[in-house]
Amino acid sequence: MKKSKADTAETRLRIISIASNLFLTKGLADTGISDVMSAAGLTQGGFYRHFESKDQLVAEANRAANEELFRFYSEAIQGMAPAQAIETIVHLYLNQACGPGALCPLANLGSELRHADAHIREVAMEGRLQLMEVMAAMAQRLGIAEPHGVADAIVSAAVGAVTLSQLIDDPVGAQSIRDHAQDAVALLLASAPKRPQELAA
Amino acid sequence: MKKSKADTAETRLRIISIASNLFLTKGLADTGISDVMSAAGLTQGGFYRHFESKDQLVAEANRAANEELFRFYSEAIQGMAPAQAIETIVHLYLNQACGPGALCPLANLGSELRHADAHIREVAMEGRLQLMEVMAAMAQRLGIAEPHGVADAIVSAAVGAVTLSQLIDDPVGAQSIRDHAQDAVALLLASAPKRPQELAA
DNA sequence: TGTACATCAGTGAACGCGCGTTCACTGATGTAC
DNA sequence: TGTACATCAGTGAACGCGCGTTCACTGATGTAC
Repeated sequence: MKKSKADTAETRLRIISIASNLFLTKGLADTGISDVMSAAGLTQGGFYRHFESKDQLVAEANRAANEELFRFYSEAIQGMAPAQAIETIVHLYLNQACGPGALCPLANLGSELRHADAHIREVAMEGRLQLMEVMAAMAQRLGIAEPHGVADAIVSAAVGAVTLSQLIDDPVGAQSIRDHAQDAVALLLASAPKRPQELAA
Repeated sequence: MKKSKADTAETRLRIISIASNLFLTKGLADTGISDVMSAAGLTQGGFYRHFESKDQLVAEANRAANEELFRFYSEAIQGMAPAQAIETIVHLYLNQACGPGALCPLANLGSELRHADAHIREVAMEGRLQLMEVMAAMAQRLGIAEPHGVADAIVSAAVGAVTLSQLIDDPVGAQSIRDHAQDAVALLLASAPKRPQELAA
C-alpha cells in the first residue's frame, strides 16, 4: 500500500485539517486519535506513520487553525480603512461559531491549552501575537498613542466574549455578549488617547 | 466508623473545597476522584457516600468557588465609591492567580465548562451573571446609560485577559496582558455614554 | 442508665471502559539492476 | 524496457494504563428498648 510522496503529504494535511475541526469543536480531551482517523477514512493504527504523538497533532492542528484564521481575515479586510478593518475582524472573530469562517484555538480551547505541553502553548501564543499585531497595526494607523496596549485589550475582550458566549444555550443571550464586546471595542478605539500630531518635515 | 451528622457535613464541605482548588488549578480532566479524596485524607471508595458522580462534584465545587469569589469581593469593596469598587474588583479578578484570593471558574475552566453537562454550565453562567450584576450596579451609580452592556464587556475582557495570561510562561508578558485589560476597563468606564441627567422632582 | 441492634462513613480491592500507543503484517509503488 | 527487491502507508488486533464507578466489608456511633 505504499503511496507516492504527494499522496502521503496530502493525507497528512487532511488529517491535520480534520483534527483541527474536531479539536476546536469537541475539545482536546474529547477528541481521540480514532475519532480523527476514522473521520479521515483511515484506521487508528496508521496515525503513527504521520505523527509521533497526539501532542504533536494538537500542535500542528492549532498552527493550521491559526494560519487559516489569518488567511481568512486578510482576505476579508483587503482594501479597508483601518477603523473598518478592526471592526470587521472583531465582528468575524466574535461570530466565528455562527458563520463559515475559521475557528480560533484561543477562544475555543483556552483553558485546555493552559494544561497542554509547552510547545502547544507556544503555538497558541504565536496565534495571539499575530492577532494582536494585526489589530495594533490598524490602531497605529488610527493615531492611537499606545496601539499595542489597546490591541491587547481588544484581543482579551474578544477571546473572553467568545468563550463566555459558548457557555450559554440561549442563542440570544450569547449574541448579546458578543454585541456588547463589539460595542466596547468601538468605544475603546474612539476614545483611546491619540499620539501628539507628528511634526511636519 | 459511623460519624455524626456534623462530621459528615464537614467532610463533605472539605471535599468540595479541596476539589474546587484542584479543579481550578489543574483542570477538570486532569483532576481525578482519587486526587481529590487523597488530598482530603480519604480513600476514593468513600467518595460515593457524599456524591452521586464526578459531575455532581464539579457542579458543587464551581458553586462553592463562585460563592467564595463573591464573599471575597464584597468584603474588598465595602464602603468604596462605585468607580473605585469596579477598579478594585477588576484588579482582584485579573490578578487572582497571583494573590491569595479566590479563583473564578469562568477564567480557569472556560473551554472545559463548554463541554461539561448542562447543570455545570448553568452554575458557571450563574457566576457570570452575578459578576456582571455587581459591575452593572456600580456602572449604574456612575450614571452610565447602558450599565449592563458595559458590565458585560468588562466581564468578557477580564475573563479573556486571565485566560490568555495563563497561557504564557513569561510572568512579565502575562502581567502586561492583565494591565492592558485594566487600562481598557478604566477607559471604557470613563468614556461610556452617560444617561441624560435625571429630571428634578 | 444500660444493652442490643441498626446505621452508614470510610476502606481497599476490583470492575469495565476508552484512551494513546505498539506491533506484526499486507501489498502497491518506487527504485536498482 | 523489464524484472526483482526494498520501502512504507495503511490495517486491525492487542497492550498497558488510569479513570469513574461498584462492592463486600469494617467498626464506631446513634437509636430503640
